[in-house]
Amino acid sequence: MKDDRMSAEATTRTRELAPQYDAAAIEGPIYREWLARGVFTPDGRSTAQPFVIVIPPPNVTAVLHMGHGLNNSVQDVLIRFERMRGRDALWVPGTDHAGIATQNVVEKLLAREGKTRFDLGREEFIRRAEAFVAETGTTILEQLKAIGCSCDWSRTAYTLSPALSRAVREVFVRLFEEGLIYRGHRVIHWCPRCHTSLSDEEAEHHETDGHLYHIRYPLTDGSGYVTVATTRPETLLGDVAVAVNPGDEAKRPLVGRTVRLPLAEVEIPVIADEAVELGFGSGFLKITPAHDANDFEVARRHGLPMPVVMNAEARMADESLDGRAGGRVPEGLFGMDRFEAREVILAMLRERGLLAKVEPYRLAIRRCYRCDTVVEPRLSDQWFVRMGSFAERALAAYRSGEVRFIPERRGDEFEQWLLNIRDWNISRQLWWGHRIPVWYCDSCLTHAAYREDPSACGKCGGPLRQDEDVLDTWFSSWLWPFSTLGWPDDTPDLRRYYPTDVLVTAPEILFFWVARMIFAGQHFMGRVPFHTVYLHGTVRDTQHRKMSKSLGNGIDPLDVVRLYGADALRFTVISSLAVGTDIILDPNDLATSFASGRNFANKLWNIGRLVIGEAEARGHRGTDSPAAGLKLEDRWILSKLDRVIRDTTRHLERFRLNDASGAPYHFLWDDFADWYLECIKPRLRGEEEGGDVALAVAVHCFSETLKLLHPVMPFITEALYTRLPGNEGRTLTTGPWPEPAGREDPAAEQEFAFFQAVVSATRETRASFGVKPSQLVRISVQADGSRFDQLSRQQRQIMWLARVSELSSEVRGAGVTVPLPDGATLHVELGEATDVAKHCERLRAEHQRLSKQLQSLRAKLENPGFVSKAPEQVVAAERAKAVDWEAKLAHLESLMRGLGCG
RNA sequence: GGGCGAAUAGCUCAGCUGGUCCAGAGCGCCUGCCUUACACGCAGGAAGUCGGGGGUUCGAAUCCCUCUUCGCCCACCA
Repeated sequence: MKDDRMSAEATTRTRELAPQYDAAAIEGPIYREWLARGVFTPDGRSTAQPFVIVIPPPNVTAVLHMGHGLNNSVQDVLIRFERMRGRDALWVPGTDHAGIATQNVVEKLLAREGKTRFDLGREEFIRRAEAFVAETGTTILEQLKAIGCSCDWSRTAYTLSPALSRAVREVFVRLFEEGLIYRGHRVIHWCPRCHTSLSDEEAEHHETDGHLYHIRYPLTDGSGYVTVATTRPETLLGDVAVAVNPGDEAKRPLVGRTVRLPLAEVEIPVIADEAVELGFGSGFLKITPAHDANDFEVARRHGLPMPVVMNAEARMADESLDGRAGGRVPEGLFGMDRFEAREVILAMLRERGLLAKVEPYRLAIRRCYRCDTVVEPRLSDQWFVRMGSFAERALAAYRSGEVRFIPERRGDEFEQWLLNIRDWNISRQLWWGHRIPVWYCDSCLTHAAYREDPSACGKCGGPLRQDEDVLDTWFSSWLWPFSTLGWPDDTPDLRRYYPTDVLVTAPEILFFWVARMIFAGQHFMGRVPFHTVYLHGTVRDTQHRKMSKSLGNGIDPLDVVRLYGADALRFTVISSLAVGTDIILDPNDLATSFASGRNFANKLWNIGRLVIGEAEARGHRGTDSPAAGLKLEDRWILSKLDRVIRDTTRHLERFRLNDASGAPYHFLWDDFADWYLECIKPRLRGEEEGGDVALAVAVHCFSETLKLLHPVMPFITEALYTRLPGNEGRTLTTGPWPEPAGREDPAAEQEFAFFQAVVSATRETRASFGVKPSQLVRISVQADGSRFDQLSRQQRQIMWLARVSELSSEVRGAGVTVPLPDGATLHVELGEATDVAKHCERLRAEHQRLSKQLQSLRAKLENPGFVSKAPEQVVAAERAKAVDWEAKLAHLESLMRGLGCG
């Protein structure tokens, strides 16, 4: 219907461009075009400085969520910006085999068939997992394409690929040879559900309500008992001593005596050790070396045995590793789950009168980061990486500024972690992953790490067997910045693109991954892998809960893409991404959550319809700015354009992404669309000279702004840019990035501001007196001669923008007069029926506000402290302001007197 | 337990080195408008003692202290 009213020439084109932006129809073809042109793949011949980002590889089993959406949008903004600036931009994509996560998924699938991995056996299980990955492993990468990610897909990497596996193996062998990898016998975090040990980082702390149980251990000589306090009574069966602090005078006499361990009925000594905190609990600490890392250290100091009383499933068992302390677990408890056993044990103790007291207690337990099961500290043999030297070098790099964090405070967390680092448990009792390249010889009882699978023992020629375990997933991820570029070979990619530039990720994996990449980069490449770590916030729901599958409060980015387009999604998250803050979205109201992006995309589209339609109608081609024949509004918008180019560039360079998207947004909407395009309509219609110049300026500004927005909204900007006449077949992806062209024009901005004030004051007056838009009014402006002359050159614009039939310099009919800046006034003819009382009310309010402000300003200027201590410029500016306000106030007063307002 | 951050309009948040951004944006709300790019829009408007208290300063949302409330990271006191 609307189209019917359009002029003939505009109609031809705007019929093609629908009034509502249809992202779904636009995005797919554009992405395919980019791929076809190969714009994301560096050609290898560029002489430009490289700019490189490696993707935080999503798990192969992962499905895109808003966290990925945010993370990858940020990376894409940065890489597109630098690509447009002419850097040799490379974004390396890929996936992580995700040991535990993937194994869990495949095991779940097997469970549906009623099978366990043990039913299949190792080889068959791995075959199944590989088949699963082959089938679904590229899903998430395809999804990244839907949100516009400009990765170089020809370099897609995978942590378990042959190439990257070779890097992993090389690293293991080197560290092994350097003595930085060792076999350790100690208490580690064990996940009874995943059946594997975990690193410290993988066992997450969670505060929980629990109990502190006070249990009596009878003295062997029958002279009484000692009371220990524990949160985990089920581990009592593994106790080998009771310890007191050596400085505890009251309890010291007991040291050297023995107590009978309840239920297990073995005799254990009372010892003295510093590990016991004075004043905590009962002062007696039970020592359970196999199920508590502290107790392990105590036992080692005292040469005590270390019986294990829980098996891999955390069921009560007796697996004494040293064979000295068998038969501790009573028959009835054997095979029982640890938490069930806890209750049974408590009941037994109670029955025997050995449970002295139970009090509520808040404790931090650790849970498996993959399955949330409470981890069991458990004595075992694992492979560890010695972290000391790594941490030292990383700390030096951080302190020297070789690597920096955004936001800065994350650097403090990094430093703290480095200072308290402990060795890294890298072996996992899983099947899915890089198998540890260590072979044991049972003949000569030696073991060694091999780069190639060995056939016989290097020392004695005897048969070998390989270590059963696989490596921690992060043991491959930490090599990502160079393993993806071909290391350990000396490849052209590696020479050209290492080190990378920026790493963009969520703060959660700062230690898991970022810190360790720095370690590996320094150790194997001699340089930190990136100079900047940009840590963005977390996506949360309106209750500020992290979006997660289990809470069901997630948003599927593809839903958003389908509904509003990838650009709307990207703009929404980027524009609310202030440094260091989280993003809050409402999963139950996508329309509201993504309104700003959707609305802006639509606005862009419609600006495009206007500009493109006019350009076509006039046969205008090209995007250059005209040099001659500029009117005030042209000079003004070009001045603003220069500023927005400068600001956007600076914001992007400083990672202020919300500002980087906000600057062109406000320029385009508030300045360009609301003022400039409206201003030039009389010229475009031929009511005034200069239509072609105006259009050329409009096309130029629009085209430049599309470039500024391209990193954030790649699809719609590309779509509109290539539709500008003369741009067919071009692409924004490779730039050039706009540069300021010396067009800042303070005089034009000042003059235009006066013009805006006239228009606004007229509109305001009309609105407050209820004048219908269809009714034109006559206005007059009282200002000094040159000012009025300037203004009258904008006569057509004022008539159009403020619905005015005539602009003059003298008051001719009844109406109201309102103040303008710089002592000028505006008179709007409203006829005899003007509601004077209402107008007085407005003026009075204005008068009151202004006089209050002036009062405090005068006080300030009369303050000797201010005048003497404030910078001269500030004082002068305040003085000028006072003069201006006084004039305005006097003016208001005369207006009020004239109306008889009183 | 240690370290850190945040509290600004109904909601979600900007406000970079203390004074022309002592008050901003988006959404929501109120009043007019389908003005031949856009109702996912246009014009106009209401709305906040910048968490409480104290201090530094000529001057603080902006710096310091303290209290309150949230949040994050780290943690071998059972």
